[in-house]
Amino acid sequence: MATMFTDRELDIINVLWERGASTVAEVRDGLEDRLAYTTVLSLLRTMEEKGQVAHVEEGRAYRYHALVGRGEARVTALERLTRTLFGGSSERLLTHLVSDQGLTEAEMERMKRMLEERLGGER
Amino acid sequence: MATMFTDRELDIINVLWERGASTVAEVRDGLEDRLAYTTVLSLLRTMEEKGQVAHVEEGRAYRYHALVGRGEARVTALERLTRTLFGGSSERLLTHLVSDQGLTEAEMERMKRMLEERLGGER
DNA sequence: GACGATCTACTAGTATTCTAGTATTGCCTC
DNA sequence: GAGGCAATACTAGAATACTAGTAGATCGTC
Repeated sequence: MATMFTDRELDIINVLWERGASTVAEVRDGLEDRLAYTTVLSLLRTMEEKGQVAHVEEGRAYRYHALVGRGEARVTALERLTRTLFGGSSERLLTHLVSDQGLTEAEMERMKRMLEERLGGER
Repeated sequence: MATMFTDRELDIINVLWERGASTVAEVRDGLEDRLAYTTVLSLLRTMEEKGQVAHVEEGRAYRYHALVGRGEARVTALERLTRTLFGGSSERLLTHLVSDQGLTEAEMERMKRMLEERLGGER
């Protein structure tokens, strides 16, 4: 169970997370890039093979839904990124995020408060 | 200029970042997985085509060095992750990191201080 | 019941990734 | 200078990603 997505797969699963269970046509509508109907269908089928999505029949159409949760995917991707580019250090990743990613002051303020809460709560 | 790496390319560029400019044999030694010499050479050659690395002749061997910096790659990867899985919100990524990624209290403490410094410094 | 629209199934082709083998070149040593 | 070692150049093949076309089924409408 890898929970790893290719670029296109990410596009698609994002639509499913965003809009909930969707037919092929609905997924297609939700995508930014203009792909052929059959292309989207093919993608969903291979994703189903991988166990990332599943479908339920609905009339003559299929309604696809995500089997992998957004949170799960986030954790996997973050772990991977941390391991491959930040030497396994979440802290280093965080430092980068704060210093190089142009957070606003308000965002940093909120984050600081979040950390304070978390630190306070575990005492 | 994509600065995007495949899994194996990441393995290799990490060796170059870690050990500095290296010959094929040295890169091979630095890799965890046991790949054939020619495999590593092939990878370096395609990476050179992509402009990710370059080489300098050294006797009869080539010494390869990274053309893409670690910091640059980190920024690219972080931006990408933020965009694709966190709806473009660095803050949300950060929240995830703090709440789900098992940071120690000491790490959170350091982060909080970092934020405080940054907030203080910009006033 | 014929027509058109819509849906899935199957097939297919290009590009990329990943791996490694064979061929060739060049250097060192005896 | 012959032999061997070490390096690169070239070739190759399987797997996957990405895209989309054609075929066939089904449903609603006139």
